[in-house]
Amino acid sequence: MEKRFNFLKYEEEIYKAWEQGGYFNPDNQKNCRAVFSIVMPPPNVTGNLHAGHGSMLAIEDLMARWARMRGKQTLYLPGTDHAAIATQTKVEKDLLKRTGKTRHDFPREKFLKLVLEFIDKSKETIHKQIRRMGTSCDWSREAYTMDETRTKLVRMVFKMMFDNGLIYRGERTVNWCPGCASTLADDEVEYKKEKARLYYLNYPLASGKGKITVATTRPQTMLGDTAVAVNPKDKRYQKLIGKEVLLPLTQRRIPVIAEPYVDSGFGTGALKITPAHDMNDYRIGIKHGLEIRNIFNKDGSFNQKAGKYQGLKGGERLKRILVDLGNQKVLEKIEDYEHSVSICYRCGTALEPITSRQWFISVSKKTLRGRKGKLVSLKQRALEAVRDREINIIPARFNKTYNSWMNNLYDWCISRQIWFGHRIPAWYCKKKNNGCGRIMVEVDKPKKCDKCGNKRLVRDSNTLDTWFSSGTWTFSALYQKPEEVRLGQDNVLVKNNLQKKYHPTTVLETGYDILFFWVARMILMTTYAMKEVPFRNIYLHGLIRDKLGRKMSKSKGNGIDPVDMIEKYGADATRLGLLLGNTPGNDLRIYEEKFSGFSKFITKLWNISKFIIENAKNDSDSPVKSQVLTPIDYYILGRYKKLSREVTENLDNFNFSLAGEKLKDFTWNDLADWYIEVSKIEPGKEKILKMIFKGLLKMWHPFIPFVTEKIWSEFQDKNVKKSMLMAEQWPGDGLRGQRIDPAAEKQYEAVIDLVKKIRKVKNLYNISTGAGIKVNIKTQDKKTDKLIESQRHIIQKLSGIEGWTIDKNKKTGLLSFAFTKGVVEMELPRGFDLDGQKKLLQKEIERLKNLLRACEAKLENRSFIKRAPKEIVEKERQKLKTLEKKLQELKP
RNA sequence: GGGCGCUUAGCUCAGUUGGUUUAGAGCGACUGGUUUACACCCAGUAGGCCGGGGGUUCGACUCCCUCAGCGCCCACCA
Repeated sequence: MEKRFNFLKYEEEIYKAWEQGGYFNPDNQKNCRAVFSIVMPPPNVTGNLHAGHGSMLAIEDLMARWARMRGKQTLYLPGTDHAAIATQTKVEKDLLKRTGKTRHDFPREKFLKLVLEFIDKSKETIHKQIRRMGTSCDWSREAYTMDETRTKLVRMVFKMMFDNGLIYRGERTVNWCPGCASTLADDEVEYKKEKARLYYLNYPLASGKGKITVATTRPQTMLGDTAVAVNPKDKRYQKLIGKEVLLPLTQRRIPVIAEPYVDSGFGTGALKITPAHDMNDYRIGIKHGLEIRNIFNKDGSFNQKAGKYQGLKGGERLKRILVDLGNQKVLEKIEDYEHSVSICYRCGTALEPITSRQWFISVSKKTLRGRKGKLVSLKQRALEAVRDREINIIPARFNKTYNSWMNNLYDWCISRQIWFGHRIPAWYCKKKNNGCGRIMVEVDKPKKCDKCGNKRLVRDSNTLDTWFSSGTWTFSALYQKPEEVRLGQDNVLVKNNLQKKYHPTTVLETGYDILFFWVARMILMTTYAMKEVPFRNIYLHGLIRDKLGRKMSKSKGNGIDPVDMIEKYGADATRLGLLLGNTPGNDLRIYEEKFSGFSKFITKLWNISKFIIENAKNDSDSPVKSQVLTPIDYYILGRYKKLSREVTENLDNFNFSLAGEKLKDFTWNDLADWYIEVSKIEPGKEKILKMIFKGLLKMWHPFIPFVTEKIWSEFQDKNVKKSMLMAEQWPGDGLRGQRIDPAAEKQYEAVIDLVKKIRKVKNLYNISTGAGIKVNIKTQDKKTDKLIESQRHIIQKLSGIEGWTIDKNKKTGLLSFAFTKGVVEMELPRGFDLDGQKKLLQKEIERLKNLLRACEAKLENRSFIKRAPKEIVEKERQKLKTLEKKLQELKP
């Protein structure tokens, strides 16, 4: 075997062997009793895998490999997302950089072709990166959110919802991003604190006497005002409610209305209402039946409703209006003010709420059968799913987050004005060509209007929010070809064989940051279209941060590229760096030292295997026989049994990190540092070593598939046909029904402790191994004497002493110290520092005394004796005895 | 304003339902070591009133309350 695991040489080769061997395809798994399925959250086709993807893939692949080894037929389905806005923005940016042109310099179809070219290239990169992580997904079933099958499905679901009245078209005030030139959903809006000015404007009463002063940060919107609102409880304004004011600059009459939403304590307590250009004003406007007066064009400039200001935009417009307002003595005062501005979560541009005609999904219209048979809305059904634990969220605290978001959900605006994406499958019968204006929603383009027969049909130019299609992902990804996408009875999509077996999926693994964007949407869409939940479990991972806890970002340059780490330290070390210390729902800090640290462990594992293979070459895999077992064999077998139980339990409970920690601890400490060291002294351990190590390889495999697979192949008999580790069964405790006395394991701990204590003292006084030191040991019972005597060679060798006596009455030296089952007295080496020893002894005595005192206090406490369980009290009594004995013996 | 999380060794974190913990690991620091896998190693040392206070309990790092600091999400007062 090579000196170290040469991951650069083998990783690709091993991955190919898995893939070509068909191990990723569940159809090749025979005789399975259970099923496990996970659909990969599709990375955007836009670019490179980042550390977040890396951790996602590591966790998912761990689950998939583990499930397979436990005999579950496992589907891990990969895919990519067309990511409408993100992709289009990226292509537009590149285009501008390369040619100086914008998308509007091209016909729509030509531009889309450029997007597709970009995607083809980008997809390849992502495929490669996913493979390099060792991801064991079934490539034969890869899906893409915008391929033919998914396109048909998206249209089908759209039509279902439209026919049900869940999708409707409406004139609404929505968030408009001038940067993306598109609408955004409410939760795609972010807020940023910004310094601004608060302008106080006087609106004269129409009656001619008096005025109302309103405060605003955007005086330019005043031309769209259709009311002034005051709080009905505000005494200052009560008598003005129902009267009218004259809107300055235009002299339009607008009413003064009563609205409890208005905060009397803010500004002047009077709020100008601009329903067309403010989300809250819009709600108030609808409530009071106010005119929605849109004064902006799509590019942000004023339209004809702004009268003489038409066409103006930006700072110049603001200046003109302020000057005019000033001249008419409308502008009362200006204050500095800090408030939050709504910005686009993708491009950061300040949003302009505008009113326009958009498509929406109603989340509160009742069209679905709930769990109790009643008609419920999408929102109610989605709440039910989590409340009734059809879906289990890990960690559980996100239940609360999910509920509060779902409870506050408004109708979802799904139309976008960008070009790239699923185009809305709605056709209009063109009025200008003698049509009737009917809207038809169909999967395929209708030949003619189904009402008037007109053949001039025009398709809606809008595209769908990217979350609409990804909201169908768990089931849409399972369709294999367009023909399978069919509407069945009762408004449910017909399941294909794959879905019958694997849907709902076992677990959805994703970041908590897209709980709303994506996870919640999937629940809405799936409970509607499939009438079942999309998944049984949601495992939410945290965000990946840098060493200082900052988010990783390109602009900060603090990102760690997982592929870089793979190239430097190997995919296995990279996976460990992303898996260990990573707990559900909590952010993970990563930095290069972490990965280099784990690469050391990979080397350690490699070396252990080298040792075992060299020593156990000719040993068969026959079962371990109890009659030849020595005390340390019992010890290691007991520990191994416990380990296999704990690892399985922890993996079952999604505690991946803890399972890995335990494995690492056992591998390095119990196995390498103790058992292997002892095996060099006490021969005949080949069978056990091999048995345990093979089990360990299996348990390690889901964490670090490459190196374990390689080592596994080294164990294979060259003459026998090779089997792959990834297809092995998950190991049991390796004992084949044989009993291991737990007391034996416990007892052996005394031996380990004795060795450790002797080493410690020797180290402390700089006593070298060759010094020929002898000790006398005084123990508390004959059993221990016997055990220690039987381990003579091992103890001597490991602790580096020449020999010992076991004699209760012997008084040899001043250098005495305790171990768990007794006291050791060490011969004095020449030139020994007596004072130092006394101090050490004193320290030990103090420590034991403190423990003793605490122990005594506990036992003197009557309620403790009365109320604590018997075993605990008994344990405490034993502890006291041991401590007393030890103290006695230590006293000079 | 509403909600959630974090605070344990110099740093990064474990500690799963309160008692096998006499609080652990890795990194870093320090001491010593080439003993037929491994110097990407081995043996060992130092370092912590488990953020402060109160409570429940026989018993609290663990449960409850409260305060403080940090972070996140949602709402957004114009």
